[in-house]
Amino acid sequence: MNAVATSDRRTEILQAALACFQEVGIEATSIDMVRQRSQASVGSIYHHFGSKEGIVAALYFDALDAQTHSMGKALAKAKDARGGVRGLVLGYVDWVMADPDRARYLFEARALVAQGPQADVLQQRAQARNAALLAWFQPYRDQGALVNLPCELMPALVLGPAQSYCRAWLHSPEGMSAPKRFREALADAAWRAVGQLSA
Amino acid sequence: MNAVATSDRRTEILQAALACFQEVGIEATSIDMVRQRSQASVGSIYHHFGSKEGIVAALYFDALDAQTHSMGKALAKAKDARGGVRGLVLGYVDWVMADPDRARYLFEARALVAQGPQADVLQQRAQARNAALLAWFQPYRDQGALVNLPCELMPALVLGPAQSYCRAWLHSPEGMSAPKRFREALADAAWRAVGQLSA
Amino acid sequence: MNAVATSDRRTEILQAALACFQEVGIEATSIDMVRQRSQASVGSIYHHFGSKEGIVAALYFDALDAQTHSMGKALAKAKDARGGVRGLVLGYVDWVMADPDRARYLFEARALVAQGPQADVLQQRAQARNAALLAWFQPYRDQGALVNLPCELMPALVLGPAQSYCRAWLHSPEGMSAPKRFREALADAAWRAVGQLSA
Amino acid sequence: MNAVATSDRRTEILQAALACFQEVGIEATSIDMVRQRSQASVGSIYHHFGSKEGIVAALYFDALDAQTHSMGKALAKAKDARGGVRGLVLGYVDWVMADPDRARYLFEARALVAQGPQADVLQQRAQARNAALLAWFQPYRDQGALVNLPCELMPALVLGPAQSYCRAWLHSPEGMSAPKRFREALADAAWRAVGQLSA
DNA sequence: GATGAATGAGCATTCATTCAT
DNA sequence: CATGAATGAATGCTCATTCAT
Repeated sequence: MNAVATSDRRTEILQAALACFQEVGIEATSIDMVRQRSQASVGSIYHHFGSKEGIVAALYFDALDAQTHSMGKALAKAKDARGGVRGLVLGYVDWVMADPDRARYLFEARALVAQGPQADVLQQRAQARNAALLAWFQPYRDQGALVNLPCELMPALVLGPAQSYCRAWLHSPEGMSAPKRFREALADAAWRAVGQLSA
Repeated sequence: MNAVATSDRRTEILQAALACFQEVGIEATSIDMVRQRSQASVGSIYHHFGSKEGIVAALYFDALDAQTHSMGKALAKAKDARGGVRGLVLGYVDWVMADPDRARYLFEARALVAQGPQADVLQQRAQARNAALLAWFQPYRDQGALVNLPCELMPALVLGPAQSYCRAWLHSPEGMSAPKRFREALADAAWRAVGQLSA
Repeated sequence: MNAVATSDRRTEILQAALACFQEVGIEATSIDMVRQRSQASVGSIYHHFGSKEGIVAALYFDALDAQTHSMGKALAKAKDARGGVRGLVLGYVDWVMADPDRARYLFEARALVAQGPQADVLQQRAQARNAALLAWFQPYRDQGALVNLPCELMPALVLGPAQSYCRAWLHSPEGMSAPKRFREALADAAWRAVGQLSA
Repeated sequence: MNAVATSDRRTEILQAALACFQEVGIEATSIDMVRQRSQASVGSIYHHFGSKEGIVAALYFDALDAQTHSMGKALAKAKDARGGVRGLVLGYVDWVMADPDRARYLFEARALVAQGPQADVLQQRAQARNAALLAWFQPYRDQGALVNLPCELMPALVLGPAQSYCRAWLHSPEGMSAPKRFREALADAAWRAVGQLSA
């Protein structure tokens, strides 16, 4: 089928682009490098993505969706506030370990996508994700299961340490332990930071 | 004096470069843009910095020193583990608020400097800073004033949330409260995450 | 009918192409722009015209025929040399006013068609048209109703001023009066330039 | 001197560009062709002209100045209306014969310059030139030495035939006589078209 | 006749860097 | 120390055209 062939070509290009981005960085990757690696023609690349920025954005949203999915699944399993907080952290760390290339890419491409023509889409998704999180926790806030903190601070307190550690590890793994090793410690610390321990 | 004039020219170029970097990004800034803004000649820029990378690195280490200084001062005032943890967070947030342009630049330039010829210098400074921190806290760890956590995790637990929030605010301040407002909350949360509360 | 549908498609493409040519110029118009505007596929365009040059030429000869027809009709009505000279000018001006887009296109496309593979066809038609004109005037030349001028000069003397004014107006109508206003003046001047007034 | 060397390089580039434009046309000339022919580097070309459009415009205004100068000189010598009209035509034809390459270029580049960023400059010069012509003739109009015609029409009536013939000759000289041969005939016809013969 | 994915040569332009003055 | 003309490799992108379905 055409659909399959088309999809293959598109996917090949995206995979080649991701590989180049990891090897030399996004800005240092030229269309020609992607072309050589993907065995596609320049014209074909532009036919599918319109611009280099288009490739960057396509990869970015793919990765973002995967991350959101992983954390969402972990959150869905949780039965209480502590489970939710821990689930988010564990879901995040597990996704980083499962797909470190895309995780690294997410850090590297954010600035570019946020400046490009897809900035609006990005902002909408970020808000939607944030709103979903806050909605999930709202009942527990009302019960007093969480420290009384400004909503704005929650993402930073829960995920900040995990992101901070994972970012460092993704950029220079040598000499650092893999985040997997600290998944429980990070989850516990997140709960100490935002949970009402007496509860 | 000549010395003064020279220093002025160097400073003018650095200021012009920082302004360009903020406006269009580091990679998108060309030497020619810096030249126009600084009123210096291309040759003069190369005389002082040798390359574009040289400008990036000079600005980076300036900013890193300022940040280290701010946090170091706050740490020096602390009398116990709690004071140290809180001091680091407060020193960090206060520096971000005092010089948001350089704080933002520090986030943006790290990857470039870490790949460039100054990578070694950067790594040495990072290790030195880390070692100093751990040394400061060692006595308190021995006393049991801190949760028993891997050393590797400490920076992420203490500063991760503050960095996470500040980074987000620096990149899109509209719609977010300035970190200044949450300096105490971030400091408290950091202590909850790593401090032995019963102590 | 299929024939009708086909003919429509051809015409749609030509209309779309003319519109693009007027808006951005012939060279700056890409096949893709014509495709978008005509709602045809690339393949369909190539099926009908073979190449971009084919579209340019098809439009050109269409317009040239219309122009020739308009001037020929005016000439046919004329009863004497003065009527013929005036008829040519009036016929030309009237056609420009009736179809300014095609008139403008004729000026713009001439160079391209004259260089392309249809160059021969163009030259043959130009010669035929010229010969027809000269043949029409020959009896009056023999009678001495026209100033004794080289044949080569006739087209330039009769139509040069009208073309000159119309060309200027077609390219920047703002600030100029429409040629319609001067049709009589241009016709009279043409007769003064080539007619034997004493006759 | 630097001034001389600079001027030489600029001039070399312009000459190379004109030669390319004549050979393959303006749009078909690539910067690389100009580079090869001028022995300059791409960077040098852009240093001097900023863009391909910049080269086109620089050549255009050079040629326009030369043409204006030639016609202005002929006009200055004239003692009466007839001398003025004839002088313009003769000055025009003589300039075309003296520098046919630039004359041809003027026809070919007009549309491009009129669309580009120099459109304003072009319009101002055209208006200035036109105003100067009309001012020169005003006294003679007042004396009744000219047919009472709208000012707008004068340029087309006086120069239209000469331009029309020259344009045709410049684009396909084979099979046509050089305009030089008809300079008197064109000048006489122009006077018949606009002069008050009884005067 | 119609479709649109694929092709790849070619283009204008940018930009870090050098070096003679 | 300062200047700015010169360099040329590299880049993102366009576009007429082909062809399998």
